[in-house]
Amino acid sequence: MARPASVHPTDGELEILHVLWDKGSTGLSVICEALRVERDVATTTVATMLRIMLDKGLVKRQGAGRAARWSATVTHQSAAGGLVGKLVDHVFEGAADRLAAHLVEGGQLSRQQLSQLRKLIDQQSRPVRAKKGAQR
Amino acid sequence: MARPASVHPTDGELEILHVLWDKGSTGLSVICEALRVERDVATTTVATMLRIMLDKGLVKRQGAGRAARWSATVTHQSAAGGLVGKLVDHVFEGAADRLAAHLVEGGQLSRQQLSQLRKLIDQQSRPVRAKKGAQR
DNA sequence: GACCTAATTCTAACGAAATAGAATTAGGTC
DNA sequence: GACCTAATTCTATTTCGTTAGAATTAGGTC
Repeated sequence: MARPASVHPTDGELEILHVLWDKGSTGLSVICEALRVERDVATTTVATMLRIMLDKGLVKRQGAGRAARWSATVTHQSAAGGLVGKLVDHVFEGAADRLAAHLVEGGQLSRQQLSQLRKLIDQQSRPVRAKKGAQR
Repeated sequence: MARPASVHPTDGELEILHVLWDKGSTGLSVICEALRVERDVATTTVATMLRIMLDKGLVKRQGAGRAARWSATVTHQSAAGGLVGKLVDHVFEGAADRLAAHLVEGGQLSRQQLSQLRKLIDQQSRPVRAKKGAQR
């Protein structure tokens, strides 16, 4: 009857994942320090979130106690993919091209970024000619 | 201590907004019918959500009782803008171009959609030459 | 090995979000 | 004007997400 647990990382979980993506395998205190650059948060709060994320399979722990090191089990790529997909489904009715159009038309992108994006599209549009050094 | 209310529409609220964007000003029963194409939901549930959305300023009501007509006060454009902005901030550290790159590189877009997007970029890249009929 | 302290677990509070039954209100109809 | 029923309000329940104090565990140090 209530809301089902999201399969995607929450906003708070994303904050922690960003730290882990940035720093790799690291200890609780380092994670706390990194988070405290942005806002105040108690160590037990972070520990609780890590435990929940462990249950969800978002992070893993190596070692125990003081020597424990936490790391992300999901890549930024995959987490982003899931969240972008959810946005596309819920806001753009599943049409990813409408999100792309929204971005380009929204005027959020600089002229440089737009030309960079065009290059990317050109690369993507010709998947037949392999890029130098690229495989497949 | 608890989670603050989101300024953005929730997933459930988005479902209702989509109906209102689609149908314009309409009654509760029509909204319920539209939602029930996707999933089962009680009329009172929808009514409760509409009341909350009224408090949040997401919808407005014209008339009362049986003759009441509900409509969205936010456009798809603005709601999408807010939610995309949130995603960009939380997932791509504020860099909208990284989301755009993610979309193009992710392979979600067909060749046709990519070429369409390139056209859009070309239009956006030259704001100096006014399009026929466009102002400013 | 006693002690300090970082890390962890246990417990709990609280608002948001989602859901809907019961009770009430109000617009049409005959 | 009595009646039907759609719409609304009131009330309640459940789980999620966020936060953190208290208690416990475990790694180093002297």
